[in-house]
Amino acid sequence: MSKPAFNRVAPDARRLSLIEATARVLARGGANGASVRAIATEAGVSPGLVAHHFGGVDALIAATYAQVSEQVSAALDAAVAAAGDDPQARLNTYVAASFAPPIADPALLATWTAFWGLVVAQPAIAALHDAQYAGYRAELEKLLTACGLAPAATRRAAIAITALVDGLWLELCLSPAALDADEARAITEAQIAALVR
Amino acid sequence: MSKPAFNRVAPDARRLSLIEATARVLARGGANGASVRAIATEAGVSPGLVAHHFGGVDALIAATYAQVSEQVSAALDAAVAAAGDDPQARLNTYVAASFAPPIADPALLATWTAFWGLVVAQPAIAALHDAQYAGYRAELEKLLTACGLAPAATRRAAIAITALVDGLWLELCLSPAALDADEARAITEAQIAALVR
DNA sequence: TTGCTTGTTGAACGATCGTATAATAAGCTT
DNA sequence: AAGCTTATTATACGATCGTTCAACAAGCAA
Repeated sequence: MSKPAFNRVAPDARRLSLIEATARVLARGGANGASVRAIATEAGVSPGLVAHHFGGVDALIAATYAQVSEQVSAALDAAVAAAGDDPQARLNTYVAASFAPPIADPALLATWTAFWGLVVAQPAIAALHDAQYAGYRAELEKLLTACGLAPAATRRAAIAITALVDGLWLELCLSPAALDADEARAITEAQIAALVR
Repeated sequence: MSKPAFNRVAPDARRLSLIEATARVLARGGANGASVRAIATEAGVSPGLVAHHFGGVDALIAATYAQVSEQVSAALDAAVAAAGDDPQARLNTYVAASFAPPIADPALLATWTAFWGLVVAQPAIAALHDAQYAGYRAELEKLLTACGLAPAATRRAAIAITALVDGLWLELCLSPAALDADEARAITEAQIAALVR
């Protein structure tokens, strides 16, 4: 009988497992608690695997950032795809998705603030943020253009909407008692209506 | 001759010195680099002083949060006080001050993200945030009311402006290349004009 | 079955973490 | 000038940090 001493898994699958464990640990205890041992325990593996698959904990955290960013983008895209054809409805759906699960999640906030805290010291994390932000704004500009917004105004409108959504999302997660998703949605829809009228 | 082995300083002054050192260390290396020894070295004192004056590093960081929050509020209030009597000019000045020094400072962002990262794990920090946010919004509601905004609309307008300013400020500090203060100011002024028209 | 590749473990390393504590001395009171 | 309070230092402690590495074994190829 003698069950195996460990599970041998394909590198990609193991990397994903470690990334998901990192996200959970970050969400639970913030950046301070995200040690190699805590992550490894969460993933059910030995600490040495982090160095083996990622070279170091910094690279693992960066990879987690990239993966979480991708999931957020995917969730937003899926919401838009299910929104039908009306351009303004698509735009509203896009921003409203930021205030609903899985995006408006305290766990996601914890992950995100951990990343922001690393931007200061780690240029690689800063570069990831810039790329993610640019992609988000590009998607928003496409939706705005589809609404008939003048090309000269799209950039500024996209920045304004992004900032408003980020600010509301942040407050929604930081102190849920002061703001709920319905109100956040109503505020952004009023703003959008004023911009693309 | 024999110069003194150390400077004996009044407790309040020493506490302030340690708080300021903490802010500098947080700004320089983020929350990860803000160790007791790093702070003590920055302040030019022995590590033991942190425990003596604050009981622990967590309390020191919380005190730094409180002090930085107070400085931000003071800077905003000073800007408004110098803005004259026109209600809408006062409102515009209030939000515009968020995009100029000393508030739109990468160092301040680093300090702030460090605090956000601690909100997850430390309820005391979360309570500080709630209080600071409530105070900020209350001030904004006063300025909005002075502009003649209907009482029923002030709450929502204050939330919208706060979120917009926070989002712009965040992006302004995180990736200055993608946004400058003038554009942030123009965006908020357009938003305010639409709200209090 | 045998051999090989390599994912995985667990221990060990030095560095650094936060905190506690005894000894010291600075500055005020008397 | 003597004494007292206490701010301050320097050191030490145990815990935990990220990383390294030799040994092991799981799963595939032959």
